[in-house]
Amino acid sequence: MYKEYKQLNLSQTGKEVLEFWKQNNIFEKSISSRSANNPYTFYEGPPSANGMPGIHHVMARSIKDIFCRYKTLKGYQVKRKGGWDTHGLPIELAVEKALGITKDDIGKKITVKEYNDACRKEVMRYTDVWNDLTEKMGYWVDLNDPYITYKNEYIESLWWILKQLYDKDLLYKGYTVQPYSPKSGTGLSSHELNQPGTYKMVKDTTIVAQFKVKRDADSAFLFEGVSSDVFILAWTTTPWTLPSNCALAVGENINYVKISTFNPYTFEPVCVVLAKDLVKKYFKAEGENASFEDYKGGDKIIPWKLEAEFKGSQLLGVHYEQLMPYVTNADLEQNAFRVIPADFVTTEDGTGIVHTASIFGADDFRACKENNVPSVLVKDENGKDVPLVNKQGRFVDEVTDFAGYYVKEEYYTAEERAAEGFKATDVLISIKLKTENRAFDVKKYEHSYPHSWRSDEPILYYPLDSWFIRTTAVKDKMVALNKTINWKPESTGTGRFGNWLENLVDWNLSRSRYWGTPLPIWREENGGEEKCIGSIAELNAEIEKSIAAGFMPEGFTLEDMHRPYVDDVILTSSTGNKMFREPDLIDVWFDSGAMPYAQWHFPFENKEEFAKAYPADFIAEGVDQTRGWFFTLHAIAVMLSECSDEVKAVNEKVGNGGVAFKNVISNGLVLDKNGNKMSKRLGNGVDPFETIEQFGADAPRWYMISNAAPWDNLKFNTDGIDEVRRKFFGTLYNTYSFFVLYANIDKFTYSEAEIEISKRPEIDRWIISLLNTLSREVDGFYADFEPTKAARAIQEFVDAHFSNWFIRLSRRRFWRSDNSDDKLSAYQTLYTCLITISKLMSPIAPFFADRLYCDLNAVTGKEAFESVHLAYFPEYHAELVDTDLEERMQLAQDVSSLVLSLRKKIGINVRQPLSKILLPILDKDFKAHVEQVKELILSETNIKDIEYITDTAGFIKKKIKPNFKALGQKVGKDMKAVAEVINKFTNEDIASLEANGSIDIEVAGPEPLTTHYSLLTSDVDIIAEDVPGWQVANLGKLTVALDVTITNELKQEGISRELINRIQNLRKAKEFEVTDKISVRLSNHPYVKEAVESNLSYICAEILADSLTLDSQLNEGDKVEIDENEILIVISKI
RNA sequence: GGAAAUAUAGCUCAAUGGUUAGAGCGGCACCCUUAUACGGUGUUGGUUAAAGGUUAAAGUCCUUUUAUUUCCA
Repeated sequence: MYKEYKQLNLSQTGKEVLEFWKQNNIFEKSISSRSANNPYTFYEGPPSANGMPGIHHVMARSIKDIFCRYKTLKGYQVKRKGGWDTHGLPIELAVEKALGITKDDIGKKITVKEYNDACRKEVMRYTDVWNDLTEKMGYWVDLNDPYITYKNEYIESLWWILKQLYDKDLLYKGYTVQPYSPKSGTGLSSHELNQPGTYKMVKDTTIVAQFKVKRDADSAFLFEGVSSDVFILAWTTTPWTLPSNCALAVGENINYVKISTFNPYTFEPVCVVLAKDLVKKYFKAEGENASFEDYKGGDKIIPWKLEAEFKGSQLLGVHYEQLMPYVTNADLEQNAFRVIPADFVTTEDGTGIVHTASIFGADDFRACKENNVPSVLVKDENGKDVPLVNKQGRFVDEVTDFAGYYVKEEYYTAEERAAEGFKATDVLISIKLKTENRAFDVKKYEHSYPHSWRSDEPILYYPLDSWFIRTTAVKDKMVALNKTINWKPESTGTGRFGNWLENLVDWNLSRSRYWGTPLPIWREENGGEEKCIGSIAELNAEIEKSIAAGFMPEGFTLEDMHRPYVDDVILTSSTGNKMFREPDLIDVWFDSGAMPYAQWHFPFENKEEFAKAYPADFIAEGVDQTRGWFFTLHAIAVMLSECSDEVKAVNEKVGNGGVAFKNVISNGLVLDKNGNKMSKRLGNGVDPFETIEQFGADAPRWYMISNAAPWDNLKFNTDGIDEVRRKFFGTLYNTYSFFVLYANIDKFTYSEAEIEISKRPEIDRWIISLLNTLSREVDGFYADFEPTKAARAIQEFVDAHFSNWFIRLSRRRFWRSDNSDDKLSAYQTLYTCLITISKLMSPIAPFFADRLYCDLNAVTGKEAFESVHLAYFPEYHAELVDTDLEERMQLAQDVSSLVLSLRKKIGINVRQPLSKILLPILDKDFKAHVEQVKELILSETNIKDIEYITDTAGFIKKKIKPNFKALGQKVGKDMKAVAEVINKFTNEDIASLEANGSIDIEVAGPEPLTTHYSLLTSDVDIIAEDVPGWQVANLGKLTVALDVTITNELKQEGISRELINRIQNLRKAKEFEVTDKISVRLSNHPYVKEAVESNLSYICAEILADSLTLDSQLNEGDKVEIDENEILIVISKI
């Protein structure tokens, strides 16, 4: 017996199937049953288990799961090693929050060891929740032996990679201006800067400052004709960088002007220089050439006069007085405080002259370096040159007026900011400059500015020592190899990723933190000698030397490669000096990008496993990983393909040009139903556990995959899941229930010999043909990483063809009590469809598909697999696909649909039989096609016969239309004229064309020419538009005419059908079994009398009645109504 | 400031440059059903974001603009 269910419960099904998988190790078997020599490699992008998973994780992991399951069906062995990303700032911040400390407290209130121990615990905090989700959503990944990035083995592999890079001079130390978060005490990588919410609109105090020009040979031209001081105007959104100003940058080709006017704050006469394009921004038109004598301080209109105009190149070399002279020296006086050229200067905003503080801007830094402008620096307690702003973001003591002040208002506590008289440092600087006649304009300005993505405060651009990977050295190869990667969607690969590679800069690897992979580089204190360590063995050997030199205690062993332990290691240089580890950690993105190697502890172990699993055939993550994981995987792979012999050898062996992955899906975001981002703050997130508990995992998976392509953003709406449940799973479940209902009655176990497909009825061959077409399509879609198209194709098949045509029209075949070949054929066909669908859908809906497969297979034992996930993808049998048949069936569906629409139009319902329909013959195959599906049409529409007519007598009114596609190529520019001629065709013209197969027409060409064309029947569409006197409907070229005459005989049959319907409804209402025989008595009402008498045996057969009697005395039973006549019916089981 | 994606019915999505832009959901009406929570037939609903251009022909190709989103600076 096939299992029967009361109702569809996907949640329950999911739980049971999950238990079944667990009990029987189905996942393990799905790997072990496939040959290791036929691997398909998938890399799991490691999640960080320090936060709760969201519904978007279900989306991302469904995509991964689908293709792994698909490839398993296709016979590949798909190992999927799980992994955990365990390092990084989010974990540090979570720990700091939990312990109530800040970065400053590390090493003071709490030791580095205690801190790191806390991180180690924190990082796996939600592991159980994650594992739970992984299971419940049906994501198959190996959780028993995951790679964990904090393990010594993992770190050792990272060290090995770094050493490979170091040895090829791809790892170097440099000094750059970087985004820096004073609160976190660390630089931020560009990956971190692109976290969502980093850039925010802020209102900053901005100053247009006046830089006083020094009068000398270079600047003499500026003083011609003016008696006041001359100032260069420069705009800044970061007034706190003004004390560090060291140059002014201009565009060499920009036009500048000199203007005489008054300072709006001090009212002193001044002469200012700015870009010509920006004059109108600072000077009112009314003030131009207004009287200088009449000006009084405070007047709304300030007079101004254009004095001279010149190119930016003329300003080069002009010196000016230091604006805020807190710190200076001979070098600065000599080489700084002058005008330099820069290509980034524009006249879009500001003054067209850029205030340049070399150490607080990346562009500034570069421009100053190119022009040999020294920076404004002070010595710290160790005599080291440091900026005027310290690492906490406060001014140093040398900036006397503002010593100890935070440069950004946001760095103060809320209480401090709320205090009476509190003013932001930028404002204080403005006030000072205003009183000194050094400020020309002070305004609030709203712009987007990067913020530290967790501490939520504005970052500073700040000079830091850093270690870099020279990714620019392999840029060309990275670009070239990227073109060999199959990106879904393509635009992410060529656009977002491709552009990023084109503009590649060196990878800043350093992080000043505590919980992460330490940089394996030791240096002499004077920076002389340097050593990069590539393995634990190598380090131990060095430690031995160091112990011998007396730098380290006897018996020292390094248990844990993290800080602080690794910092205890002091090595010896060749000259016998101490070497200390560079204190930086490396970017966590390096951890994840190195997972192809480090997950196997390559090259120290598992060389074979690595060679078999490199590169990945497939990876998938969110589009936000484009510059994250996708980039680091690619960068490391390309670099190792250049500089590691070990990796080179593997690449050669497996024929890899140097990529880490061959196919990649970058999926979009999951938004809430209104298209807003899901966030904790808005509380619009969807809990994946609740969703799965309610719907099971299949429906959400199917919904997410079928609704939008993975790379489009998904508007997640629970109503959509419910729709999928009802429409797709509900329908499929019902097809199964239908099958089971009759298969159990008839004891169908597929034990009979297979009926040859060619011997099965039309409708069976049709659905088998469609099924094969579907298998091939779905196979192609999965292979192309188009899961959405696969899901939609399956859904369309199940809903439109399988359930609502094949089964609907086949129902009667199952009701018959004899065991004919036709019935057997129906069973076999239905079964084949169900089992094939279960396989096709199994990658997307793994639970329900397996239940369906197992329930069917448990009875028939047709296949030897205990789960659909151990089975193989349905094979495509080209010989079973009959496109002719598919077209015929389409014809049957179309004709039926037209007849039903005509019935609707004239108000004759389907239970009323009609005598015939009339089909105008379109072409010679048409009649033969229809004849083959005639019975289907007749029974579906309740019509007695089909007649065909050919238009011999001009009886049918025809319509002709140009076939634009065919004609377009033939007549090109004359299309319009030709179409006009065709539309004017008379019935005779059409008849002539049909008779002869062609007709000559002429259209007016360029005067006085005319052009002749010979029209073929293939150049036009001719349809029979109307059959006068009949009810007619059209669909495309198809036309149907309906005979609406109801003879008495038809009327009686119609009444019989109504009666049958009422009795069937009663059977159902009384919950009779479909096999129960009944006897029936009903009122001897004149309306039904004749119908019953003349169709008695037909009626009895339909309702499984042994007897049907008309009883004039009947006064009991159920009251039913037929055409407004009330009739009593008594039915009883025999 | 730069790059990319998207924009089609109230909602979710289709539409190899080809006639009158289609489905599903939702709403309304009627109907069918011895599998159905399904379905059928109608009906409701569109200036294909806007403006230009290319073409005999544009939702589709090009340009510009706008909006949303993402990424980078």
